[in-house]
Amino acid sequence: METPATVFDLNQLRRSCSSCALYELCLPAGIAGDDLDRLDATVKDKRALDRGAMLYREGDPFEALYVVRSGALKTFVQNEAGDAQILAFHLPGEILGFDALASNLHVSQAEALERSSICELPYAKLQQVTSDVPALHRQLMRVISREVVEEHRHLVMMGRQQAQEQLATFLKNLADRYERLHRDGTSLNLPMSRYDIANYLGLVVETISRLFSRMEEMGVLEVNRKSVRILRPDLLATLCRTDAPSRRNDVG
Amino acid sequence: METPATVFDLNQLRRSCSSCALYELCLPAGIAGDDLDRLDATVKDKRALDRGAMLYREGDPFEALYVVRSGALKTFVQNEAGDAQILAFHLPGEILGFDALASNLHVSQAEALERSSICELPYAKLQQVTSDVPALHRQLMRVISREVVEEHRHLVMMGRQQAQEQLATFLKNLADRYERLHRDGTSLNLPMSRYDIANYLGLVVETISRLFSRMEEMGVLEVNRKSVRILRPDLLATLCRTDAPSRRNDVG
DNA sequence: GCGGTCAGTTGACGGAGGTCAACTGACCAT
DNA sequence: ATGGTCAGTTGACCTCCGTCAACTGACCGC
Repeated sequence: METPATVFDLNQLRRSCSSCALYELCLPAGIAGDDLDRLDATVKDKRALDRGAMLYREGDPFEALYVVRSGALKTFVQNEAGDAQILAFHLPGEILGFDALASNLHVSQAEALERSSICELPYAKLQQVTSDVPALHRQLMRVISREVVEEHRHLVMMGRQQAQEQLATFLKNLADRYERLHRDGTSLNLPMSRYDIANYLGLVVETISRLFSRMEEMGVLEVNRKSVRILRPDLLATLCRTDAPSRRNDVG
Repeated sequence: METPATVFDLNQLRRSCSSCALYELCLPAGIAGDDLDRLDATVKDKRALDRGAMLYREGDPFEALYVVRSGALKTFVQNEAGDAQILAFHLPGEILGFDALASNLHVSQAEALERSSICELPYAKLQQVTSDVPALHRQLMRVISREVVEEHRHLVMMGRQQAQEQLATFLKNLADRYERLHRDGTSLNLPMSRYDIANYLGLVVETISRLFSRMEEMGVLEVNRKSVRILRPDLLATLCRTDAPSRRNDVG
């Protein structure tokens, strides 16, 4: 195969939802035929974001929703002192920007953790399509609802789990999401720093560091900087479980 | 005014969004005229829920969204051990049930904290109206987005704040929401137990108890069982602020 | 190579908040 | 009234995890 053809194919890939590798994971899931073409037409490509680059900032006007095509991002809120709380990490196929629907302003910020490419869905155009395509409307609601459910998971982790359970749950969740992307879920290459993980879980970086060491001693993980190999997925799964019924509170 | 007329008026009130006291806070905000009538027609009344009664359970099929008309509810998720994490408390005008949009099953549970009455919005009927009324569609998205933003607040509270800051923030938030309902925001009558508050904040009941006592000693509150009077709103506001830059992590 | 910087690790120590236990006082059924 | 139950309070103790500090090793520009 000659080089020009390959380049052309790549460009095609970059513009067509139907041929995108993330097809079933992304917004178009469940959309077909003409409707998919119409959705396709609303998608604007966004040039790649370098590590550290911001996709949107707090206070930015709401213009679009964004889909991660490759790479990874974090979203976070910041208080006036500059103190941040990371809300989520976003992998390929995941959609960002729903925070701005309420007030037409972004109330959180999104930053690339590594070089990433993004599909942009201008909301005005998206609305035109959704009003004609009820299936897309439902799908969009479903995606926001997934975000709500995902935040429930985050809340449970923070509110009910001990530090080690939190980190185990975090790693397992990441592994599951990588597997959905047809990547190896046992050999992770973490796009985020230890600081980011600590912040996300409401802990400090030293605690994360100690926990990685401890889980390595236990034979659960093999850790080398950003690379984490899960040697014992079964053990990792048990570490996620809160065995001490501490902070117990079955519903009264 | 004779009794029969009064009763009739009350029944009218119970069925008309446009004359409901929660009008501007509820889903219909920003909807007018014919469109409001059409929305109105989809609203089914739900008989009152007694304290402790469940509005929906985990695994229930998704049938409707619900608006609190009076009273208060809590929503929570439960793990297999029966351990619960409270996700939110819901006051009049607030909408519940979005968790089920993703999978058509409820993944959380909703329970009345006191005798409450509920408006039910059957989702099938609601969808018909939203597909004809784009403004309602946008409004619905906005309401879900508010839920996402509200969960961000909860995450920041849990992840970045100390116990006393958390409780202060919790009380201030409750006071603000009561004021939006045109109720006195300085004299709260907590619908939830100390256990519920502790669970919501990821703490234990003893800590909540001690904090109430401490804030009473400081002259910020006057506490008597479920009744909390805010004596010094200014001090309460300062207690919400994280002054020790602990767990610090400005964005890297 | 060499020094600077910064992410990450490890140890020693302390404190915020969890645990356990005892007590008080509403509230309720008999 | 009386006893039982359960929400809430308070104290004594302990532990998990945060704090502080020192160190290691990538990585990078010179």
